[in-house]
Parts: sequence; structure tokens; C-alpha cells
Amino acid sequence: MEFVTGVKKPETLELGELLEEGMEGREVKVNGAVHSIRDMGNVGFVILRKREGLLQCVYEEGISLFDLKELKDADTIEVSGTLTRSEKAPNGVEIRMKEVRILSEPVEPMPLPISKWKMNTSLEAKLNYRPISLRNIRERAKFRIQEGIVRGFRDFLYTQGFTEIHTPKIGAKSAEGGANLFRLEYFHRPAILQQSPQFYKQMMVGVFDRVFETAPVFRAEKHNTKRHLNEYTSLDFEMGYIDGFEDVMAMETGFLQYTMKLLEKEYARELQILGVELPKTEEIPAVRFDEIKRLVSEKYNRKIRTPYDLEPEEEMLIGRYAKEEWGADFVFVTHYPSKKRPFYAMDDPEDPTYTLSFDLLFRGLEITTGGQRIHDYRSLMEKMEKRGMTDEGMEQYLSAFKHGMPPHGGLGIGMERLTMQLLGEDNVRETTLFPRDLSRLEP
RNA sequence: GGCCCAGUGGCUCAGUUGGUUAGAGCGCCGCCCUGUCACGGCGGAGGUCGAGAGUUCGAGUCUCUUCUGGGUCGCCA
Repeated sequence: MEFVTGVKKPETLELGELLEEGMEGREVKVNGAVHSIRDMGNVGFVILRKREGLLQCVYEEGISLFDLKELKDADTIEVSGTLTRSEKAPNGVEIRMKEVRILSEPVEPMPLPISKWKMNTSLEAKLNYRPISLRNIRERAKFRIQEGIVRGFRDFLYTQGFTEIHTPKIGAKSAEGGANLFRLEYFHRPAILQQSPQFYKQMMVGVFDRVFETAPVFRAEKHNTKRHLNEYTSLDFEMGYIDGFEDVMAMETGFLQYTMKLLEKEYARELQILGVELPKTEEIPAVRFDEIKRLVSEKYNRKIRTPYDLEPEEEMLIGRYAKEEWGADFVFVTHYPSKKRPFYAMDDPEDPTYTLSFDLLFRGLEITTGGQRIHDYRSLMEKMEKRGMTDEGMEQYLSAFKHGMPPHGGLGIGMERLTMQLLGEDNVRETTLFPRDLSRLEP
């Protein structure tokens, strides 16, 4: 019998440790994957890929006690050698190799040139070889940034008194209803995959006042565009005791400000690798739906074809307008038509054809939908009746309201879309680890 | 699902009005090179041109069918 007493410090060092003061000249051990080899004859360079970045190891004939030809790309190895500071080395430090232990060897050569800075590979090939393509330094940096976004969301909301919740993804009925649900069999009963945590978030506002969740949602929409996925990660929050939907927009602005600072501070390396400039978030313009529609139509001389919704081209033009007129990357579009919003959206008492809701556009793409919800039981029932809905399957949801709910509102942010816009990618699949779309169910 | 575009070595692409043995760069393999960092040099392997049918003396190239992928529209985050 032995006791397990916690994490032990490994013998091998990480990049950060190698860069510390006073390490120069030390005998060290590191591990990593062979990212590339540059063999110059009597001298050679083995670039190791480690979790924090790349590390140059130097082979010197006579000093290194092995043959460089024994190594090849994608070997995982453990290197022992002397840590040396050198201005010629990419990070300022390198390891003069003495011994190498091969931990594993590939069976086949790389299908993609992952060690190239830019792989020059189609999205399709990158997705088909996902576990391989993600090893490329730029590819993997995208998902570190994505980590930073989710971290920012979590950390910020914790500071604002939110409770993180985890709601079921299998259910009997869903908030928005309709044809875009994935249906499945649940022990001989019909079930669906949740397309939104909406109902659960709202019910939990009655419990914790402020809640959030970062989880997948499923949409069986048969769309095939560069901004749609059939499974995506939604950053959702819902907050009680609000004075209006403006409080929700303010909270989202706070999240963006917090996250941009976090990225700047802790993800500087990844931002630099990808050449990303962070957008301004000090202030975000908010403009009414009908107003911005008119402004864009006038400025760019474009006819309004659908009065109740924004066409993708209009979204793009709104992004352009916000940039040109207000110097803004983000813009809130408020007061969407009631017609296009779900039943739980609160109508504007001043004009019930519009709702107290908003979308957030980031560089011309919708990344958020949010708003104030109806909290009064009678109003909710009234609106459902007006829409010809029954309470079937929603008894639990409605019972929360029957027994009292505070005024509240919330939003959902498309994580992949936010990442995509931040990084300037032109396809959501670029910022999705393993995308699910019309034709792609694996990897 | 509608419409548009594209499928040529592992990857990215070129291939003329249909004409001999289908090319390049990167990657891979071998050899050379004492400091590379997109290393460089020399040599080599690797392709039923997505699949099927048709037109033709002859098809990577033209026609039809089909499959796969990309873009776009409706819907949405």
C-alpha cells in the first residue's frame, strides 16, 4: 500500500522555468515533440514543441552523444543537456544536447506541414486531420485565445455575484421550439437535444438571482454557411432584479472589457503569434433596430427588403457604419421587432410591436442575442395565448413564474463566433475544435 | 433544401484551341554542409487526374449522371 500525496514536480522543465534567472549553464532535462529538425552536418537544430511554445535544442557532433539521424519529426523525446543563453536562439535560450531518449515514434510521416508558420492548407484538410493540424503553432494559439475568452466570462461573472450552473442537454421540449431540434430516442420516449439553456437559466434566476453557464447547444438547422454550426458553445447568463435590458448590455460590456484586459495580460504571446489587435470596449454604441436599419439604408443606398429582421449583408453594413461613424468594433442593436423574438421576450410598453431586447454585433456579425424577459405570470400566459401556444411540456417552467420571479434578463453569446471575429477568421470552423455541420460528424 | 464554383502525388496548385512519357513548390527518403531559424545544395520515390458512362482515331481537358468539398440564401449565436 502506498499513499498518493498530490502532484509531484517532474524532473523535466518547462519553458517558463528555463527562462528564469540563474538557470544558465545548468544541466537540464526537457521533453517535447520534435517539431522540426535542421541538420547542418556537424551541427544541427532540433526544435521541440512544448505546451508553452517552441524550444531550440542544439546538436553538436562530438558533444552530443547520439546521431542526429536517429531523430525524426513527430518523435516525442526527452533531452538532457546544458541550458545556454544565446541571442541566436529563438527565445534567447537553447539546450546543447548531450543525450536523447526517444519516448515514442510516429508510424507515418505528417500529412500536413504543421511545422510551417502558415500551413497553406485548406480548411477541409485541416478539419480532416484535426488532431494533427492543431499541433501547428498558429492553429493551437487560436484555442488558447478561446480559453481566455471563456475564462474571462467565468472570472468576470464570479466577481459580479453569478453562480455557475450546469443544465441538462437532453430534454422533452425546448424554449424556442420548432423544426430545428435534434430528435432522439430516450428509453422508448421521444426526446430532444437542447437548443438553448433558456428555460433553466430563467428558473434558476428564481434560485440564485444571477446565473451563468458555458455549454453546448444544438441546432438542427440545415444551413451551410461560414458562420453556422449545428453544435456550438453558448456563453449564457441570466440576471434578476434588473431595471431594464440596459443592465444586461452593461454586464456584457463589462465582460468584454474584463476579457480584453485578461487577454492582453495573460495571452500576449498568442495574440502576437496571430497578429491580433484587441478591439476597443470602453464604450459601445447602442442604437435602435429601426433607426440603424434606416441609417444604413440611407448611407449605403440599399433598399430595406425585410423590415422585421437583419439580412447578413445589413449586419455587415451596420458593422461598417459603426466603424466609420463611431469608431466602434461592437454595436448593440436594440428593440428588435416582437414578431422575430420568442414569446418570453418582454415587449416594449411604449410600442408592443418592439421588444426590450438587443443583439450585439462584432465587426458586422451577430454574436449575442439578449434582452429583458417577461417575469409576470399573467403577462407570460397572455402572450403565449396570443401566439396560440399551449403550456404543454412547459408546466415546470411556468410554475417558477406562478410562484414569483424577479424582473430579469440575460443573453447568449456564440463562443466560436466571438473568437472568430476577434481573430479575424472568416469561417467559424476555424475557431471550432471539432466542428459539427451538415456534413461533418467526425472527427 | 435552392442557386453558383471546385475536385490533378501527403499538402497547395499549374496544365494552352482535345494530341506523344501529366508538371511545380512544400513535405517525404538518401547524401553533402559548424549556427540554422521558410536553412541551403545534389539525387530519388510518390499520380487508375473524385467515380461511372458517353463523344472522338485520341479525353486531365468536351457532354451527361453521381459523389465529395467550398461559397451563398432562408434561419440563427
